[in-house]
Amino acid sequence: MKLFNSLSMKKEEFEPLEAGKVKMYACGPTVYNLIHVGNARPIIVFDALRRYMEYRGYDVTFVQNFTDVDDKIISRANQEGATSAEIAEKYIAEYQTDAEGLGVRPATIHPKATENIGPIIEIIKTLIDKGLAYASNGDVYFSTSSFDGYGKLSHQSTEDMLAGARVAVGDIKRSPVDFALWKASKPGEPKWDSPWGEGRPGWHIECSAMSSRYLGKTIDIHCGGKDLTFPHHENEIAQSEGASGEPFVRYWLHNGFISIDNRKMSKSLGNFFTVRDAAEAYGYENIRMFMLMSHYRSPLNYSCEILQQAQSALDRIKTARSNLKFIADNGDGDAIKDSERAFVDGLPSYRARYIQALDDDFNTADAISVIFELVRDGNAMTAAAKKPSKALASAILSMLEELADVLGLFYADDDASGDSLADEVEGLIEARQAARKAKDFAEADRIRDQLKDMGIVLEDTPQGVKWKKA
RNA sequence: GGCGACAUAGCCAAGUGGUAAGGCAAGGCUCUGCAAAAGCCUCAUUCCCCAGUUCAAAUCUGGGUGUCGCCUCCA
Repeated sequence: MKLFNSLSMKKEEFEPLEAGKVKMYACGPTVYNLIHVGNARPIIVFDALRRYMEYRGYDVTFVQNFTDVDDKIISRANQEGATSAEIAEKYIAEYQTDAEGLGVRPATIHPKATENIGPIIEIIKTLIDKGLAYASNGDVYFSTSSFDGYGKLSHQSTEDMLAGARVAVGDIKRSPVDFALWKASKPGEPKWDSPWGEGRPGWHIECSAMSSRYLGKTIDIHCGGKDLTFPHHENEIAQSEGASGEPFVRYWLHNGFISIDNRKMSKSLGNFFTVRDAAEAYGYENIRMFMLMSHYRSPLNYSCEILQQAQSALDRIKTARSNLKFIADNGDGDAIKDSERAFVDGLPSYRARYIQALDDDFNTADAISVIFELVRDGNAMTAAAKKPSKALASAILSMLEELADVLGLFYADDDASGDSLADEVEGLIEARQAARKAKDFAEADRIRDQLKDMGIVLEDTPQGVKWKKA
C-alpha cells in the first residue's frame, strides 16, 4: 500500500515498523464544544483507514487523545460557571455521540491529557536535561534553535518563521518561535505540582507524552488535519525526537479542509456547521458518505446540495442491497444457474479493483466508484436473469456488503422486517394482491395509498411484493 | 514576505504519458394494470490560458491567470 507522507511530500510504500502491526495516533478534539463538519473529516477518514488496514490483515493499535485541559476549556468553564473537568466530561460525551453516529469505532485507547501529567512532566525534565528546553518564570519553553530538524515537516526554516512571525518577542521566551511545554497556572485555573511550580501542560507536549506512553518511541502513522502540520505536529517531532533520540513517526498523514463558499470552515471564522445540526438535516451516514466520496487530501466544499447528492448516491447502494436481500430470500432456487455462473465467478474482480484503489494512497473516491459498478452490474444481472436464483443474489450481496463494510458505509441498518407494523402491513399487502388478482385496481390503489399514509412504500417485483418505510 | 496546494460536464469527483471512471441532476425509451425499483440510450472531440518536449499530454517542462491554505488557536 502506498501512502502520501507529508514529511517527504511523496507517496511511499507503507511498511510498518513491526511486521503485521500498525501503530497509529490521531490528535483528538479539545473538548469545549460540539464538533463541526470540518472536524469530522479526519475522524471519519482515519477511522476508515484503520478499518481498511484491519481488512488487509494488520493488527492496528489506534490511539486518539482527548485534550481536556486547555485555555478554551477554561474560558468556557468560566462562562458557564462550571469547572474545566465538568466541561471536558460533557463534551467528551457529546463527541462520542457524534462519533458513534458517524459510524466511527472507538479507538483502541482514548487517553486524556489530565491522566498523563506524570509522563508529561517526565518528558519535559528530559528535554531540559538535554538542553532543549528552559524554564522561565514558572513556564517551560522548548528551544527551537537547539533542535536540528525543526521545520522538517512544515518545510520551513526557522529563519523564514522568524521573518513571518506575527508574535511579538517577549522577555520570557528567548525566541518567538519557541513554544510552551508547561504553563504556570493563574488563579482559579486547573493546576498540578511540578518542578517549576504549579501549572499545566502546553498543548503540544501531551501528544508526545501519550504517543510514546501508549505506542512507543517510534510509531507508524500519525494523522490529523493539514492545519496541525504547523505548529502542532512540527512541535511534536521536536519534543519526541529531542527526548528519545529516535525517529518519532514513519508516515505523517494530513487531510485537506472542508470549506464553505470557498473559505475554510473554522471556529475562528465562525462559518461552521456542527455535525449535530448537519446530521439532523441529512443524517449521519450521509455525512460519512460525503467525506469518503472524495480523496482525503483534496479540499472539499460543503453545501446542502452536495450532502443531498451524497444521500442520493448512498441511497442507490442501499436500495441495491435491499433488493438483493429480497431476492436472496425469495429468488428462484437455491443453486446458482448456468447462466449466472460466469457473473458469480467474476465477482472477485470487483474486490481486486477496490483494493487497488485503496492501496493507492487510500483513494476512497475511486474505490466507491467500484462499488457503484458492482451495483450497476449486479442490478443488470438480476434483471437479465428473469428468474434470478437466491444464490446469485446472495453472492452479489455478500460482495457488496464486504466492500461497503471496509469503509463503514453500512452501519445504520434500516431493515424494517422486524417492525411492529409488520403483521398489519403483510395483511394489507395480501388484501391488495387479492384485489389485483381480481383486476380491482381501484381497491388495490386504495390499499397502497392507505399504506403510504402509514409511511410504507410498496414495490411489485417479479419475486413478490417488497415493502419498506418511506 | 516565506512555504504549500488546487483549477476536469449543470453539480460533485477519479484519472500523473497511450487517446476522459463513477455518482447526482436532466431528457428519451423498456419493464409495470398504474406506480416503485431496475435496465438501456443521450449528456466534456476535451480537461483555466499560452508556449514547449513527445509518435502521443488532462497528465511532463516553462510562463501566465484565478482560487485557497499554513506561517497565530484551528481538523
